[in-house]
This record gives sequence, structure tokens and C-alpha cells, in this order.
Amino acid sequence: MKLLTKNTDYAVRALLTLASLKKDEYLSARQISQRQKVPYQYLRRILQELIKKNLVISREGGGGGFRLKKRPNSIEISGIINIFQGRIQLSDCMFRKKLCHNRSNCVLRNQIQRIESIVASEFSKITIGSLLKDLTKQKGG
Amino acid sequence: MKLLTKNTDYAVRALLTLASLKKDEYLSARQISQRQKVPYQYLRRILQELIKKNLVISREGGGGGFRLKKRPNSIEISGIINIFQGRIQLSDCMFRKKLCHNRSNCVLRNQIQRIESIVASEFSKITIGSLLKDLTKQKGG
DNA sequence: ATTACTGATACTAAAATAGTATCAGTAGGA
DNA sequence: TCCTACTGATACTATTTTAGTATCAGTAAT
Repeated sequence: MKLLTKNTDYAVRALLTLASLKKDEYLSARQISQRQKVPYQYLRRILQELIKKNLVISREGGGGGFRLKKRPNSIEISGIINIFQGRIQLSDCMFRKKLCHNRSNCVLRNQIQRIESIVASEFSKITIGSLLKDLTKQKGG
Repeated sequence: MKLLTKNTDYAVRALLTLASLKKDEYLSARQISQRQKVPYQYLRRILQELIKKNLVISREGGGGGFRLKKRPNSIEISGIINIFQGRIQLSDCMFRKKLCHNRSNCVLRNQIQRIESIVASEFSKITIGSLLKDLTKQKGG
């Protein structure tokens, strides 16, 4: 069972890379791609998506590239998952349809939703900022 | 983000159906398939897998079918997920490879593993027995 | 003008998931 | 004994999701 796809993986890594830039510095997709060993064209599409979602901004032309639009601490992993993998939901009510077709509510569904919200909550505690901090801490120690 | 696949879905439903049988009663794949509206051949493969994993036993020939091998309360959803979707793991260390290639440990990985174990733990609290209980409770209320 | 870049979008490849078909063998029962 | 209802085993196809590639138009620094 795999919870995180490449999309999310690459997006997180790109954001981490951008988070380590100096203020107002831009980094090109090519550079990010090389540093993180992520397929260039694939990464570009991901960056476009991050622009749409207001997580990064871009500058066109030579010397252009990308930088973060929000503070690293305000970028939650749960948000990135939402963008690339849709809402965190364990299934689209696998039980209600067949087992509880005569009822509007379903206790089984409730249990699953409870786990869903735990997962979502845990992923929202982790941010690009916290990851970056962990990362530098590790390098030092 | 989808955590539970059809495999797991169908397996849980099949097990719930078998859990409601009288002692020593067998139910055919055809019957289960019809009751749960699950594709017959697909279900058969799932049942074979459940036999291999010692969750159900079968009786061949006319009047044959399947019944549970273990008590419903001892069949955890986490176990069923393991069978059909592999171990609950959020990713195969998406971070360590690129970001922490110079280190054997990775704090990011640790965080993800923490969430993994929460999910696994929650899914192990839910059993076929508990689901069945919830289900009958709902019918009554 | 040339070069290094983004914006946008179409396309293909690979893998996972879902579903179907078939044949051999077993056992109950007319 | 033959028919029928079943499981065991396995091969196959279809669909969907995920991953990755290619291309062209436009922008801006040099």
C-alpha cells in the first residue's frame, strides 16, 4: 500500500529546494531537476501545478525560474498530497453501497473516516519548513 | 488518495458474509458473489487467496463452498490490507535516496514511518467481528 | 539575434488494478 | 453412472492510474 506518489514526492523535493534559496532568488526547473535527479519535463508540469495552487511564483526568460510564494512553515504536506493525489480518503464508501444500501448513514464509513482524518491531521503537522529544519539538523549532527 | 482497493473491499465483504453463517455452514462463491454484487470470477480468486492465508476453508463438490477458519474477532482489517495491497507503507523512502544519500538514517523517513504505524494500528483495531457487530447494531437501531 | 528560460498542451510508456475465461478435478444426488 | 454444482489453478484481457517525453509558442537577459 503506497500513500505517496511520485508527483507528491517530486513536488516536496522541489519545494524543499526552493525553500533553501536566498530571498528573491529564483531557481530554474533545469537546476531543480538536476539537483533532485527528477525528470525535467515531469518536474515542469509539477511546477506549473504549484503555480496554479499559489505555492510558487515564476519569472520568465533568461535567468528566470521559480521561488516560493508562501513561507515554508505554511506549506503543509497534506496540502501537497491534496493537489496531486486528491483528498485523503481511504475509499469512496466501499461499504455503504452494498451493505448499507437502505440507510443514509453507515457506521463502517464513520470508522474509515476517522482514520482518514487522523492521517490528514498527521500530514498537516509536517511542513516544508519542518522538513527543511530536520534536514539541516541532520546534516549538522 | 485511495487507501483501500477493490481486492480489499471485496475480501472484507466476503468475510463479513461468511461471518454471518451458522456454525459449519458453507456458502458457495456464487452465493457470495450474488449477495454482495461482486464479480464472480474476481471473487473466486480472492477466496483462493484467503484460503492460502488461512482465513477461510473450502469444501469441494456439489453443496460445497467456503466458511471462516478463524474467529471473526481475530480477523483484522490490517491483515486483509496486507494480503491484497502489501504492507502498509506510505512510500519506499522517497526522501532518503536523493536528499539523504550520504546518511544511513533519515529523520524524514522516521516521520513517515510514524504515520504508517498509526494507520496500521488503527486498521488492526477494526476486525470482521467488530464490523459485523456494528452492522447488526445499525440494522436494529 | 541568440540563448535560457517559462506556459501550455499533447502524447506515449509502464505499472497497477480490475475483470474474464477456461479447463481439470471433486462430491452430492437423481 | 451421469449430471450438476461446486472448488483449484492459471492464463488472459481491459481499464485506469501513474510516470515520463516531446513540442511549440512566447518572454527576457545578454
